Amino acid sequence: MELRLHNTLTRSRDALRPLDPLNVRMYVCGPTVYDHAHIGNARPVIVFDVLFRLLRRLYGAEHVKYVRNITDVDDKINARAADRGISIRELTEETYRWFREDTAALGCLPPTVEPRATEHIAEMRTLIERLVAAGHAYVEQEHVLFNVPSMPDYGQLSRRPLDEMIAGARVDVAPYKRDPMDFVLWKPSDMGVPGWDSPCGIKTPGRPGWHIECSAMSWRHLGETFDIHGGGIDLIFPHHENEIAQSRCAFHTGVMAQMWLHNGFLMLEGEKMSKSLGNFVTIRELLEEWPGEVLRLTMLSTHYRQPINWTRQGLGFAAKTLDKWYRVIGDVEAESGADNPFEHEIAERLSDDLNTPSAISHLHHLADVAEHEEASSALRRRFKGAANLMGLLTETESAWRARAKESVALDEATIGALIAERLAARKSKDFKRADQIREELAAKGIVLMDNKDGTTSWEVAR
RNA sequence: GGCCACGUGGCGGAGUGGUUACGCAGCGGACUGCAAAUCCGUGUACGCCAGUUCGAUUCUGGCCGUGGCCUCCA
Repeated sequence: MELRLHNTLTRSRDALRPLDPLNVRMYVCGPTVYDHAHIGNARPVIVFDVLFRLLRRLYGAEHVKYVRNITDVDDKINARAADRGISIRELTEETYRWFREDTAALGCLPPTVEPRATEHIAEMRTLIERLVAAGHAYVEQEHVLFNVPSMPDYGQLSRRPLDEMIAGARVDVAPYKRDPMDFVLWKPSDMGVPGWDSPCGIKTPGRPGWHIECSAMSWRHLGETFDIHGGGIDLIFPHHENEIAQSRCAFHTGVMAQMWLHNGFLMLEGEKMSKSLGNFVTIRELLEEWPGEVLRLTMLSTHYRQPINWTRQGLGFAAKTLDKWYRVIGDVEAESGADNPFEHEIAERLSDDLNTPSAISHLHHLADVAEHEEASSALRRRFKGAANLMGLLTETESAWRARAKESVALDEATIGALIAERLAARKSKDFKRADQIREELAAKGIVLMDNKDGTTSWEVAR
């Protein structure tokens, strides 16, 4: 099976040819830890988790290395810590903990490595000194800057020719820049701001610029070149462009990563998500109302490169779908592995540039197939295994139902008593009272189901 | 201003040079005391205008519309 992915570098759907199939390497830009992650942050986390799972299936779990960094040095962090009157370390630790909990709830596997920027300052200094030595960077007023014109083919990823960018530049050019396009690799730290020993003989302590951390961490954990680099579409310029400049010029390589993947933006109820307009929602807030799996299925219902419109309606669709699928699988164990033909069929759809909507469509079909096979649980086990490849249907129906029932306002005993009363009413043909109880519970989001064997069970309405 | 995406049926959302995507909702039916769930059946589509073609929703050009990047941002 060939994995084809849309490569931003070539603007075409390219087959993945790992540099080393025994060590397939992927780097994804992770969060800056200063606040709760919002649902837009969840998109790359979920999308690249699906890719990670697919790569593990194609190349073997032990042959895939997935690195997602934690940025714990940044001016936003400094400002937030000061606002809250806590230390930077407290803020980043707390935020990182939240992030881990959120991503786990979304059903994402932990990456192979989650490196922190502050633990890679030495690598950053090494890179910076190499760039200066090679004539790609210079020291000015205690800053170290990357000299963009020193790299003739700068701009390949974003396809912005240099002269156009200079013409379009409308930012005030800092006096220490030789060229308007030059960007900061290292800058001095004032008192009260975290600082480390500076490179290049600069006496004042300093801190890294925005882009150098990813070059440093990908180098340390994946090498000078690797297979896949991912992130949000907004990172193409300048972040990824500058990462490429740093890494390629430091190592004298033709590429940094072979494949560059970018997920599209997220809108909220048709509006641009904007903190200043107040329309943004954190993962944590959504998790109070919906199981993480509902968020995950909702996110995967739209192809990763398309803009996604995040709506309550979409969440409702996903919840309803999962209700159905869990009913189909019951409490069976998943069948996973190369021998499961259903899983293979899903893998094929995912191999076509992570076509998750098509894969989900096929899961609907597989659910129908599995449901009709009353005699054997084998197909249900295969269906579950296929869904598991996307990180879906990872628990049992019992666990899923129990989770949904947690959110109900009434306690089990009260519901049970009302069900018993209704059964008695039905027995004595008092259908008026029976319907009254049904409506009473329905008003509280509870749906009653009269089973064939004479019992009555209940579920949470969607 | 420069660069780049996208525009599919009531809604969500894939895909394709000629053949049913799929899901939800709707409608009809079966089942049910009534329901829920399930099952069977069923309608609606490719922004606009040209061009290429035997044939375009799918390719090309133009137009209109929406959104993104160019400054921190997934």
